[in-house]
Amino acid sequence: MTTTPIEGVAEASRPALPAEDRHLILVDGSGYIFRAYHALPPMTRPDGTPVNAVFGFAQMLEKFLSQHVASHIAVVFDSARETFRNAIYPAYKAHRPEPPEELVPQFALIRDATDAFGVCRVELPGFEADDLIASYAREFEAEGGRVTIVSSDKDLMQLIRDRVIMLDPIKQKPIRAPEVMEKFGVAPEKVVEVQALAGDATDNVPGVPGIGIKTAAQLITEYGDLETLLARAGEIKQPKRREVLQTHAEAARISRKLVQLDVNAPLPCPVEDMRARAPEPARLLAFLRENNFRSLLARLGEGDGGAPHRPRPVVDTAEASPEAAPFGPYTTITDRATLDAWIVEARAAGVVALDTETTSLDALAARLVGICLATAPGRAAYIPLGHAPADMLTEMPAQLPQAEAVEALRPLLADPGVLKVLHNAKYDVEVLANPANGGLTVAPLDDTMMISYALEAGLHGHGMDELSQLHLGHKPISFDEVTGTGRARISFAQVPLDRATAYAAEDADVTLRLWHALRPRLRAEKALALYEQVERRMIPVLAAMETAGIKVDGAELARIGQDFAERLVVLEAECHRLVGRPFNVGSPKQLGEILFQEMGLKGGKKGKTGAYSTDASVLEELAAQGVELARTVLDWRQLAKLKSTYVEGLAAALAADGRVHTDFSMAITSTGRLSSTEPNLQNIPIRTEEGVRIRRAFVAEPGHVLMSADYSQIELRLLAHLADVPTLREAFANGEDIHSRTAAEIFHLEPGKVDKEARRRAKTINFGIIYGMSAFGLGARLGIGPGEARGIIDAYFAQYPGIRAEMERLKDEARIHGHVLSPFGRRLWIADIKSKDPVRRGGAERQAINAPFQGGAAEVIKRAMVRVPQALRDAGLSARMLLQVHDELVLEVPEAEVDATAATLKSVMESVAQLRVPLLVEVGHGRSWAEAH
DNA sequence: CAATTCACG
DNA sequence: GACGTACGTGAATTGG
Repeated sequence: MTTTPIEGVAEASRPALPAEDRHLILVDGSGYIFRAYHALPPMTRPDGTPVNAVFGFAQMLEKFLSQHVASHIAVVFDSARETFRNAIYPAYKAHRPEPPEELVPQFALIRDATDAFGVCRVELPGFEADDLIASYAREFEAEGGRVTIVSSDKDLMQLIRDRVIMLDPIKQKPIRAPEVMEKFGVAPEKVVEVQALAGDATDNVPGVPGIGIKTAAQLITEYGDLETLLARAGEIKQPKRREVLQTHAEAARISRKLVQLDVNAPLPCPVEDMRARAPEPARLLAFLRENNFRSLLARLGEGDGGAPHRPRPVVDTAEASPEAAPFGPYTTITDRATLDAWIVEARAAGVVALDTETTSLDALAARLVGICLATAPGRAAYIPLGHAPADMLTEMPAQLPQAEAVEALRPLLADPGVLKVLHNAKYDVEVLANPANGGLTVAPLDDTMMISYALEAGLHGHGMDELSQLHLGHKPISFDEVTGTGRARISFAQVPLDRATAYAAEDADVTLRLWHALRPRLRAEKALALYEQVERRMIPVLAAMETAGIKVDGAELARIGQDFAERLVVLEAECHRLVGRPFNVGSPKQLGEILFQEMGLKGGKKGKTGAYSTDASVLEELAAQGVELARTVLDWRQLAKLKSTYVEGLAAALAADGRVHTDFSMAITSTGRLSSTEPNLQNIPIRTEEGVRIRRAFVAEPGHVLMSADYSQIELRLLAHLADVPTLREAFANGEDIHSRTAAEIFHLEPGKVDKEARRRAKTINFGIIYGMSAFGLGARLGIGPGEARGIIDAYFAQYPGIRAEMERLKDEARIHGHVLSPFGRRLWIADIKSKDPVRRGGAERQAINAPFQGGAAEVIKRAMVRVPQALRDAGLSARMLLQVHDELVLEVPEAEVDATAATLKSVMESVAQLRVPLLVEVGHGRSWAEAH
């Protein structure tokens, strides 16, 4: 980009753009209209006017404008049925039906919509939209600009050239010469020759009978064009083909005239009237209100104020050929004037990729070292802010004072009209929000990591390097390359500015390119609502939770550790005494050899490595047989695990504020769940008395309590909902014990006669179902043979045929599509479902069965999480959400607000989804997390 | 660095 | 008839 439009300068007086920055987008309006009309159910305004096509058109136009930037844009419409083509060939498009009655009154409103969005509208009686598009495209191209035609009409493919491309509005896929070659078998310049021969039934273009695209392409490739072919038709060897060409030569010539677009149509409005401009807000809002388009009103600024955004279409130097822009060289910004120029440029672009460089991967500990901006593919700059000399011999690198740069950037990062694009935005949001780093707010934002995750969870990872290689075919410079590894690793602050710029600016550049590649797919692949309403809104919610952290009583932890250490010494000595010599109790290898070789116990090998398995199920079995060593090792292992992972791990993770701050990973799991690391606060013990002691060390601040709200049986409720099982629905509706109900039904017991064992078996099978278990697996869990387990499973499916059908349906869905859908429409990709290896395939089938339940539950709690903070604020409550553990939320609540907070939580959490069964949330509270349950 | 084990939902 | 054998995570430890 060589010229930067200047903020505040009136449109008409803007300086002319250099030719290479001129980019015209021509939208085929008729295509949009018919698609909108047929895609949407009937809608009417309060006055009865049908508006479904108007709404669809406005929605598509808004979406398109928010995703694409160009210097010029126009929507082109057809304005008459009769054109010059009917004079040549009266049957042309003659059998096209009249537009539906409900659509006719909508044409005028659609024109209004175009005007309201501030987009130039082009139409001319007697000319089809295609001819106007052709004429404008040629004109603009001749002046040196680039053109993108938004249409899926194959008749327009003849226009494609180096600087003229098409964009499929549904798939958001660029169509260039290779795609034309694929469709017509010839280059764009020869498309009309092929169409002349092959004809087109939908438009009544006759062509030559018996010749289709394949044959036509072959003939044109050989003879060059239609006239040459007709002149030399006598040379054709196949008698039938020769004859048909000679007989229908005139039909072919007429066909060519029909398909050839007119590039000399009059241009009803000057190209400069097509300059992209922001809509007049008053006019746009008036239009949307008049037609009662509430969802668009909400999105465009009258709604929740969440992240409504519409970048101003201006200039994108590389849109027509994004892969052409090189990755660097990039700019290093070390003076105020350059920084200001980039900020103006980012404002003008309306979309800017952003990346921070810091001293640490731990967002809350990280200090800012630099910030990068990318305003267009290939155009990015690095602002060093916290670099230090690498050693005493190096000079301090020249850089802007951090405070000054931060203040210059603050308005841009908060500008509601500039979309900030980040990769893993939660990290940067936390770093920038840290008062030590300037306390910056970033909004509105998009996150390419979460866009990728919303589209392709389970298919691959979502790190920037991996996505760059996958979607851009480019391997970015790695962090390790820049900082070194191991002991030689240096802080990013010590990296010389040229190397830092090459690395950091590239990341911002890659982020922006990924956004261009992925963002349009959200809508096309029906993941937009998931992303905008759930995943994106989770970013600030989780950032706040991580920043809050949870208080842990370090002194109590130390006491537990002391106790465990003493008991471990005793247990270890006991193990050694039982064996008769010292050994490493923590070594499964040594233990296996002692148990199965020295002591000669039966237990066999397991696993590929040939090692003996000594896991808890094996040791429990031995302990039940009276092997004292097995019991002692089990006790030792439990304490050793708790001591090292939790007592010591948590103590090491305690921050200066006396709290532990986890890092929630948003894009790791294949099902849509979160995960938690450094430390993992989603697997804090609870199942044993020793574990509960650990959980007691998680406490509230004085004057507060910890509150836990968890979804009861959420996955089984989803099962009852998805498989639509009448009796299970009834049981949930009545608040019955679901496992007892299942036991009564599959074992044919009177409701009052369900004993503990029957209930236990029913509970095991209920969970097993959700995991796609086998008879073998159930038998192992229940301690019965596979035969007996088979019988129970058969009884289960006999009682609930809908569940068996649902399991089969899920496997089929995975096999056919490679993914299954969660109850809320998330695509969950299942790798290996087509594997030849029956073991892998079996595993994939179980994933396909489990994923919708686990994923559905994850979706339910995420929906609650994005609503809870606002609901608390609305209720005047000051509780903070601290943790999420898959079906549980943990909050820190002022003692005086306990009852009101519990009520608000329960109400929000139970109402986020309307299933065929009610959702039930159980809320508890206490001084510690243990007591909150 | 892979394998094993075990903490949670 | 054999194949293995319940879904999803993260951390610590051993031992090559």
